[in-house]
Amino acid sequence: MNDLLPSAIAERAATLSALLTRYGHEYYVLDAPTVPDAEYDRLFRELQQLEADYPALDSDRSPTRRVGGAPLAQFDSVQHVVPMLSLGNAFSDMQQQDFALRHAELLAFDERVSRDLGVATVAYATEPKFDGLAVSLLYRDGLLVQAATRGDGASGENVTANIRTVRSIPLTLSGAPPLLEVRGEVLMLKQDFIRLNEAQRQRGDKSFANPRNAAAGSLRQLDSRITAQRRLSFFAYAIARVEGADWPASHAAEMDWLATLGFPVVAASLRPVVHGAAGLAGYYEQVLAQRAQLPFEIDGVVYKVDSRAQQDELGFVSRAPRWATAHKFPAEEALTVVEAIEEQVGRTGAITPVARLRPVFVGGVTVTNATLHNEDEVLRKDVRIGDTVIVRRAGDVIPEVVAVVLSERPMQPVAGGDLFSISEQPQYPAYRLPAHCPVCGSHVVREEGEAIARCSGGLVCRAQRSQAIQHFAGRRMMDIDGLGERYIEKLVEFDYVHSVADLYRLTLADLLEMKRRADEQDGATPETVKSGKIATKWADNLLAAIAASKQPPLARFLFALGIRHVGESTAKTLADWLGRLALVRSTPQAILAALPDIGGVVAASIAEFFAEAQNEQVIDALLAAGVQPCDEHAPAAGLHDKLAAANLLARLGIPRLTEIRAQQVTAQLDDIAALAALPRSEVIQLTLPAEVVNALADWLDLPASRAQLQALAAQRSLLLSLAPAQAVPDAQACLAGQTLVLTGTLPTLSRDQARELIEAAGGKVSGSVSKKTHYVVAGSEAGSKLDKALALGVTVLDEAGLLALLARP
DNA sequence: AGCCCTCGAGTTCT
DNA sequence: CTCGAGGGCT
Repeated sequence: MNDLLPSAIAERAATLSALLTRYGHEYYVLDAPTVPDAEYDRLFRELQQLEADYPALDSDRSPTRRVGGAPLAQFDSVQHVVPMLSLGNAFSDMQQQDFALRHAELLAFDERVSRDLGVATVAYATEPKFDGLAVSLLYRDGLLVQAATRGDGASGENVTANIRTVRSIPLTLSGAPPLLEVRGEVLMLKQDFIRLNEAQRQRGDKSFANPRNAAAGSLRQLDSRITAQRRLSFFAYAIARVEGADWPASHAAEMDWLATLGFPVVAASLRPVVHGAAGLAGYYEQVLAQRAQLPFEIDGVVYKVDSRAQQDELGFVSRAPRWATAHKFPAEEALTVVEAIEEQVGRTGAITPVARLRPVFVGGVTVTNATLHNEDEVLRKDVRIGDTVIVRRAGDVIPEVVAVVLSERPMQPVAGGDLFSISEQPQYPAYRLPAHCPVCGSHVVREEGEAIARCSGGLVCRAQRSQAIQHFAGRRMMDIDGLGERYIEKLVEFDYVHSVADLYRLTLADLLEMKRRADEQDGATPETVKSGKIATKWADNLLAAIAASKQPPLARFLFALGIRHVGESTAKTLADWLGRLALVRSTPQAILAALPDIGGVVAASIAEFFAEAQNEQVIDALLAAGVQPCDEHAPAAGLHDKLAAANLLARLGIPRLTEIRAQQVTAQLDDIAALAALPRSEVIQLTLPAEVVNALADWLDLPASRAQLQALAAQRSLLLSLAPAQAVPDAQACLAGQTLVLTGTLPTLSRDQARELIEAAGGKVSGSVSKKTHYVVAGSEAGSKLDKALALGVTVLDEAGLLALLARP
């Protein structure tokens, strides 16, 4: 070791550093090396040796840092000063889109932009949409000081050590401003990906599914020395922040500047500036045709209004800039063979045919199963065993059989009546749904006019039993953590659990025994003392989770029961209006049907469920085991007017009251004194059909309800607030009467958190966008719902917009 | 009777 | 996410 640093040594090190940086740039960025690899390696080793001999030389800007350093314990989190947004996608994701249709959508996009800008022809900067990972690189005084992944857009992971190993990313910049933050994509070139997978295979390591996964896996390595061995590439595509220099006046100029500073940017021929819709269409077609030949994978192209002044004029709509959009290529399709068609039995007994496919690689993953939805769907597409089919990953993820390639159908000769006419017939007949449940053998019933066939076995069917329990334990129902699919199936199979109530009778011994039998059955290794301890811990945790689930909100409990047609929303309606489990159990069908959004079919299903002795027993057993639904909407929850009024009316015994009817009632309650004098049957007939009146007459105690009616007179303002036109503004309920739809991933809030906030403000969260939707809250990776919102002209918010809305008085 | 809006239910792979 | 179907309004 030598602490002294002779100036000659320092000079030599600086020279080597500069040479290596230049050669590296020529090789990795310009793709035009001027020296042989051996020369580079020699200089590199010389510098490494110097740095080893003279620790004072050690510096983050040294090219030797490219080989990686000591592994990290974990990645730190980095807040993005400028959020990393993702681009909107203004184009429908239709598959059989032909040129004309694509062109029409481009026309609409271009028209909107040129209208908003008030110019005849807009100049667009274009670029391919890389299929990699977005990162943000921060340079201070020309030195790379921090690199972060996109993360959720608001904050990401600090991957500086890994990024330093990416050869084409400059560690130092010449002529750079004091502060520069650059955005770009880290990816793996196709050739590097193939080479990596060969190496992985030779070493017996797992190979990567696609270049994107390989790049992601490499970048998220805690050991940067491993990252250094993977050949990652980088392309810069934007500047996020700059201080001490002028921001270029156009996107094209920005890209040129980045190239001058030493950043790799995509070849100029792949990022032309084009004009108008025709220019965009021409670029799209050009890149689509070139796609397979490109050295890296892309999933579409990006259009950006070139002029910065025009970008500023257009501004941002919610999460996405209005001056840039992505245009994705159609989903990739692949051919494979149907090896079998099997049936799955769902929670409600629904029998779903599933195609078992010869594994095929499509859209980045290997697909082996694809749902065929129902019998009609199979027949419509005429999918048969042995068929060659076109498969794609629809929308986002779910594999779909697009069509059968009929010419590839396996045929067999048919013995005709005479020898001279030789004919063929398909080897397999058209698909028929089995007449008996593949799990329990019960009859399969398909109701008239229904698309779905069901196993009639009910809870006799093991598949239905185990899925009923899975549903019950689910996160949005009783939320029993640690009760996975595998163990539920075993608990049911070995008969430890026959109904959901049995969960609460499980003992530690039961669980351990079940686990032992399950492992045995799967041919697992013999138990060691250590795994015995782990098993005990698992069982303890599970028992604790079961115990912790004993006081669910009523709505969740009702949802958990798995009553047909009663989902999350209907369960909430029941809980809101009826308030107590005992009341839900005893409410006659006609009254159920009078609740909002509950009609004949749903009411019948609910009434049937509670009329079934077996279900009654299970509920009684749950109560006996200590399960006690609590009312989620107790006063503590901060009831706003609407809920208070609804509860009041429910207690009054007028369960059905849509908002329209509320207005009618309000109008007629003007003369409350006259109303109180009316005979019972007439009061109720104001709002309800005769059938409901009769049910009410049996159900309600008249004197009590008359007293409540009078109490209602004092509360008249509550009733008024039911009518949207007269909604009383309320600080607590600033979203009262508003419908919002969530899509994509929000930067900081989870979907559930966002929903809770909206509901606490009196808003409603719906699953689908329509003209009645007030706001769509879009995060990153938003899908078709955002497209629909844009198409319908619904206001789109990002998370910040939502929070601003909630904060508004 | 027909239309539009919601809700429920099913689904794939990592 | 998508489809099917229930519910409610015109």
